[in-house]
Amino acid sequence: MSKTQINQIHNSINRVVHEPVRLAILKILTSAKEVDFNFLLTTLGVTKGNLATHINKLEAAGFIEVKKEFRGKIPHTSYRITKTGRRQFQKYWENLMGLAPE
Amino acid sequence: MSKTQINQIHNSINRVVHEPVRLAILKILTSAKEVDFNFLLTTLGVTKGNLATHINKLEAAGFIEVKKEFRGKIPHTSYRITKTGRRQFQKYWENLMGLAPE
DNA sequence: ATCATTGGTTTGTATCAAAAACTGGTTTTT
DNA sequence: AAAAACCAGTTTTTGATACAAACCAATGAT
Repeated sequence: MSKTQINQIHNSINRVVHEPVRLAILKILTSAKEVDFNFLLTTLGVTKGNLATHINKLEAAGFIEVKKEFRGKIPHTSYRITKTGRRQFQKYWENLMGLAPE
Repeated sequence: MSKTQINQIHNSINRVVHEPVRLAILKILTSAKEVDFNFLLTTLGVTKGNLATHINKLEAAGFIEVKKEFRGKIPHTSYRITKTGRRQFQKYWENLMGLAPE
């Protein structure tokens, strides 16, 4: 593997995806067409503030879409992965595998 | 995949390894028994300060060993991956793959 | 003599993950 | 009916840390 190849690989890692909590969120969203805040909260075992910021990042990047509604009187937020999100998640893994051991 | 499984996975990601530049360093060191500072510098295309700090992290974690010698009158530093480093690199990938798409 | 190169270290900055604190309610308890 | 506790998040703060710039001490090239 050449120098320029190695360089191109580690520079190609998308930082929005390359964060364990966000990787886990994307992984979940690729298989579960829609999940809500509380599901992610309990599944990931992170704090609410932490989860909210990760979600914001993913939304800002256009990787997930956020739906806010009222269920009775209680607000409810749910998330889906977008086409872009799915594509970028896939692409991230393709790039990353270039750094895996043989 | 269960909630506790997802939680355990994203919490198991070793942050020392999980950094693109350090991933690239470890990748190189798994195939090239010994490399020097300048090789890494040109291969990775990072600044010297940046490279030095990444190397320090890897050394502090016991993942690489650093050999300093004089070649004639010129100092020369080279690096090898340790047993621990190799094992942790492998383990990191096993954990990480739990977050890859199906 | 001086300019570039090697092989770094030190210092400064800007980003960002994570937690804590806060908000605007609703439900429950007393 | 008031207070306490809970829900579903958002905003703010803090602590790390990735990264680059500047520096340094020595050697080698012109």
